[in-house]
Amino acid sequence: MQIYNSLNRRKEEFTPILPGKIGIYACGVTVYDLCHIGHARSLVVFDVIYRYLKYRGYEVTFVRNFTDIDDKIINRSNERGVNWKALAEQYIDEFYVDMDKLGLLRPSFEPRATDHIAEIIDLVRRLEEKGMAYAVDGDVYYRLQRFKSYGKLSGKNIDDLLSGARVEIDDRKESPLDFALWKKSKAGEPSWESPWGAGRPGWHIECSAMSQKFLGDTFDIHGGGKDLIFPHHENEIAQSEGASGKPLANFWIHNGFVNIDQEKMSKSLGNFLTIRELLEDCHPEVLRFFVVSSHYRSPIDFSAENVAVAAAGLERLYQSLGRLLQTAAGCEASTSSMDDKIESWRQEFIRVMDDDFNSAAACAVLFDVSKEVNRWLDTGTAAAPDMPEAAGRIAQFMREVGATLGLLQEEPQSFLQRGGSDDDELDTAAIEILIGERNAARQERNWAEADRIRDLLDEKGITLKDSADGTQWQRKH
RNA sequence: GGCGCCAUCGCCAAGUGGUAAGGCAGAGGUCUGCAAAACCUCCAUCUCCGGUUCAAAUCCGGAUGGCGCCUCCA
Repeated sequence: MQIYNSLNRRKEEFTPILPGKIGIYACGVTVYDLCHIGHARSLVVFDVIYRYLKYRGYEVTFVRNFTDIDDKIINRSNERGVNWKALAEQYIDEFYVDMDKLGLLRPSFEPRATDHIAEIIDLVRRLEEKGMAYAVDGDVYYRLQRFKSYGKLSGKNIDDLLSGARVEIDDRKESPLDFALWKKSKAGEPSWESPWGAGRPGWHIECSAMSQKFLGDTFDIHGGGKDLIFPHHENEIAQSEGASGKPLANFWIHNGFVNIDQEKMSKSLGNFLTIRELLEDCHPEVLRFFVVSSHYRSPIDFSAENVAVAAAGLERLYQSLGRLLQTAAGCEASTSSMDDKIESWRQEFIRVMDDDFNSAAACAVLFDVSKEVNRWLDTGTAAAPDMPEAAGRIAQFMREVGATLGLLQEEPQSFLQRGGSDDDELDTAAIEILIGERNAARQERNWAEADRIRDLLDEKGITLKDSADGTQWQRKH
């Protein structure tokens, strides 16, 4: 398997430290607000990587943390006059609501910073003992000059950083680049007892402490959004490697950004879109498909048009899956005349996903399957003597591949009829009644009336499909 | 100022040395009362300029145009 390693800026052959086992740590969210679609992309990307590694037979230990203590949480809780802990808990709950809608698998461990204060203190103390950290008035800073390979992940060097430093000057620090490992707490702020007095962890130290606890000094993959490369991941490396003297992670994976209408998503631009808002009129699986349709390292541009493209593609896939399921009619065979074909698709899927998780190419495999299946189904029973068995096997395969991307697990009819939003004007019963009326009109060859009803439904986002078996309907996504 | 990334059909998007996957949209056709879905056919020489090579979208150099990081950020 080839994986692009941010550490060396090239694709490299991936070999796990322990055969058959993989340890992966992905930086999670700071819980002070609802998640936005940038989080959604990162979450989906690592969910797909997790699913795919398991699909390939690895025993995967996937760790994703919650940052539940930090400046932003404290500020927000002060603004709202609520307890910081309660605020964090609230947004962890909200996080799970979004996560479940997006169909994300739960990681093996989801550690929280505040549950690992002892480990954090221990790590800071070790750094201090090694002379890689120093305490000043209850704060503890990392002594950057002592870590010679600083900047290896982000491609920066200490001198450049020093000359272009925009960091505020703090006389108590030996170097402006030194960063806080432990912060003395001000009155009224959450704090924990430590050898340096009452305080709380700095931003980066929790990940070093928790990854070490769950995955050891050196593990296989560390990931997160591109924006975390500097300074977060760089500092994690300094902390962990400074303490252990061993590499933190063999592979570093970073996903690209999400833009909105070709602009960087940011609060100041006012184009921030939360997952919650988006899901009001976008089916969660469409969002997922949108993410999976691009390579994880490319930037993606979020726009109504691009989401519509994703929706149309997903509909096509579900359309084929629906036809297969219908043809199979519940038949669950263990072999069929199409098995060789299925195996060749499977191999192609694995080939492209083994190449740096090329999910966009994997989607193309699904479209190939869809194309061939439709063609095959159109030719009728002449195509294969064991049509139901073969159809069932192909459907199974689509679900198998779909599952590793987190797609195609819904019943096709329910996906196609659900549409994009939750507040559809017409309920199922009303639609069925109108279809009944239209079919009565069609019986009388009253095409004008039949078309009037169809147009009316069309305006409400309902599309009709007449067939020998009756009239089917779908909602547009 | 420092570091780095990207530029493929109207839109989305693969392809990393051998002569351009796929989806959406569009055109024509089959099917249909008409549609929808599906199928068939058609629809790009890869921003530009040099270079390396028998051969380049793919490698090198340059230009232009986007973008990111260097401060909290997925």
